[in-house]
Amino acid sequence: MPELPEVEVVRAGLEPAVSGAIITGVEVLDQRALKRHDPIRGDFAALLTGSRLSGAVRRGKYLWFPVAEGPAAGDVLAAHLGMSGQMLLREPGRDDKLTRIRLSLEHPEHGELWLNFVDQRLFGGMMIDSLVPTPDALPAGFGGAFEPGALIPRTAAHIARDPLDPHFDDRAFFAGLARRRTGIKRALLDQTLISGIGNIYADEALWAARLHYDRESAGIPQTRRRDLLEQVRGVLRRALVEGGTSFDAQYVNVNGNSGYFAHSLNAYGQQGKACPRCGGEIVRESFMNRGSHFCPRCQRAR
DNA sequence: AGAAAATCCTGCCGGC
DNA sequence: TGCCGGCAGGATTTTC
Repeated sequence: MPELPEVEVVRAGLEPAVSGAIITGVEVLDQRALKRHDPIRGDFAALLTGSRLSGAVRRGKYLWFPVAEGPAAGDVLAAHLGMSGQMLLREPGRDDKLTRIRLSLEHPEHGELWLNFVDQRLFGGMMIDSLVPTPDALPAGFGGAFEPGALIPRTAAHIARDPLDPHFDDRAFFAGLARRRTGIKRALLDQTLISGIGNIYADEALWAARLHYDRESAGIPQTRRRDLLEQVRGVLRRALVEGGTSFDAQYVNVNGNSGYFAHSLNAYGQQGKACPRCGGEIVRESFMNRGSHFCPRCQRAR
């Protein structure tokens, strides 16, 4: 599933292609991929056609592309990959199965490209959104060469910074954990507390921190909270270096290639295998409508 | 108000 | 060979 490392790989791959490019054509092949777009602001294709994009910005799993010129100038093209979304850069004429939205790009240096938004399960989507000030008045997210400034898409404004953001508030995160009387994994998956973590990296970070997924968040000592955040950052950084996790050929980068972090997983999807740390058997339990993978021997409930 | 459950969505895969 | 039930889990909405 696309989580922070996968979305960052996509953002970095798109950055050189979209920065300075003009959208010359928009084809919405499945309207459901626009489910977050407010039609009152105007037709998606009409707003976007003729627009020049200035960069690619990410916070957590949210992506957006500021519009510098054209009908949507001052607003952004926002995208979320959901469960199975992909953004593929292709030679014009090269279609992909399950393409829901296609953007034709004209870049002053790189020429013409297709950007195919592919999404099997339709949990992801694109929209035109407006910018609002960030609650903390600090830069909105990570944009590579593009400096986003203190403006964030309205629909992403409620999301916390991600743990690789230099402005991430460690203390607010620890305070949030101390306040929550719920399982620690629920807290890690709460994008308003910490963004960018999904099921894979939650399980991996909890394994690394030797914490059971359903241990009460508020009862975890401060030293272990610190360690958990450290493990979260370590897992996300390592996955990013490996190009993300490709599981069941679900996630690919903008060229359609897989990431390699699946080979480095210690807990997620490893049920039945030996825990790499203690040799116990990794088990999978159903929790929050999803699988939780952990080692019952070195991740005790209490 | 905070926590938990319900909801959306469909291609793929294993089993028969 | 072909059908079909089950599976995957992001974020939002609804319920408790």
